[in-house]
Amino acid sequence: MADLGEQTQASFKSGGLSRIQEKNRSLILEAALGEFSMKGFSGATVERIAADAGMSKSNLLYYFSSKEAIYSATLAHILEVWLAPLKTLNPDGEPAQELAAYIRQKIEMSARFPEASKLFANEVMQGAPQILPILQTDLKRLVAEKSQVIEDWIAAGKMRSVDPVHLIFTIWATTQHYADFSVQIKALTGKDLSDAAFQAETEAAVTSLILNGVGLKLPAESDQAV
Amino acid sequence: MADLGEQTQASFKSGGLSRIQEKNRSLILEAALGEFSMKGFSGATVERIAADAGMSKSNLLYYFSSKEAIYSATLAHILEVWLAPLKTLNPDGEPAQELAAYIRQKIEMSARFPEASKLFANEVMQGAPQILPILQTDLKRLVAEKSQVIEDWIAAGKMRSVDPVHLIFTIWATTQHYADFSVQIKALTGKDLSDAAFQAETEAAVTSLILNGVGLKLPAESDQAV
DNA sequence: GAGGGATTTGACCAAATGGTCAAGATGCAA
DNA sequence: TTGCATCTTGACCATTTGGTCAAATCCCTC
Repeated sequence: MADLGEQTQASFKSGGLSRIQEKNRSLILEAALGEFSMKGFSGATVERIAADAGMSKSNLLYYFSSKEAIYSATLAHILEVWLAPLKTLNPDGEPAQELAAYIRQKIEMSARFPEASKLFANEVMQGAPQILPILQTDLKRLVAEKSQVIEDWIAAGKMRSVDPVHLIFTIWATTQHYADFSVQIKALTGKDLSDAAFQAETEAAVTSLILNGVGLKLPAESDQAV
Repeated sequence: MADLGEQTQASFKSGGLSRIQEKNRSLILEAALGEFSMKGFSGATVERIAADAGMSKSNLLYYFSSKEAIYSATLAHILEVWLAPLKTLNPDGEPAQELAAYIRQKIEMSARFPEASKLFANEVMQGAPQILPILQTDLKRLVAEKSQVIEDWIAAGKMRSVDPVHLIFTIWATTQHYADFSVQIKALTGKDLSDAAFQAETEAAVTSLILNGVGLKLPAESDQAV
């Protein structure tokens, strides 16, 4: 029993979402990202998120039981995407290539998803009330793993001896800075990462600075096309 | 008329503040910095700021006419301190010395005034509603001036050719990261800048990375004592 | 096209919060 | 001590806002 007909039209027992649910949850999360990243958790209002998503506040609360639930879902939604690039650091690759690729990806993320960067920054600055457990477990494990990769490169004489954790922090800081402080950057330079030329210039500057910083030569342009 | 007796005991016409005013405004600004940096503008409440300052909400509003007025005053109060280190970059000094000193000062600021860093970051991330004009004028002028200093060093063959503005951004990003993301850093390393040893380690790592990044040798330890 | 669950919404509520105000307490000059 | 300006506060108000609920509408299955 309870094997057919139980998912009559929409709400499946486990994870399955109706067409309408799929669409609305997606609209909500998108609107929520915009609001939360712009105003912070407290500054955002459920009403405005609902309006941005094109529905009533009541209806939004039909999909997410509370403001905090929307916030958590938004955060969870971006988190894996946000931390993904680090996972691609390949122990078997050449340090210069790998680090350059990582920096490129992080700047690409800052350019394409600046709201995600701001939301993440906001969350951490407020003490990471939602994601602290993830930072302490998953992210810590990932950083430890990739630090070891860098240590191995150093031990193999492939790059200068630097503290891998501080190197990772430096890459995070510099790349995310261009998203989080985009207003300041625009005030000072007249441009930001939404300008393709500025993005390229930024990538070149940051990559050059960091690779030289760890005693590596920049990989030739053509290498990337191979 | 209106020339004597008008500043009977406390409120002087221009800037002069009574002993009580001096103390209370200072208490308020300190409490406000803590609240605003922790919760952001919207998340902070006047009531809690007042409580932290040891007075009633009504009394706080006797000193500052609105929540926004407190916020503006707090921001103005930290801004000059926050941007001061860059002004010390000396055109006549040696690049390695000067940049190392600048990085050291910025990390020292992050260690001593993490709330100020977070408040500033928060303000800028929300679009710099209060300080955008300052960024566009004063800060822009300062950055242009110091960029020229760096350009001159490059032209004199004293350091590798790098984009001065991106170099400044990189220094800001890395140093402030340790204050703004202290919770994440603590989650990953178990320490943060409040630990003197970690501060020293951070300063060494960042300085080494950036100076190498721009083709400079680290200044010898002893040089700083001269 | 009828039945019933899924979806949507407006009306409403309670709590939080920024700000006002009048009255009282305090401190300083004479 | 007295008079007056400064300082302090509790009571109060209006608005915002997160969340509830019952009623109405929509959409799918049979």
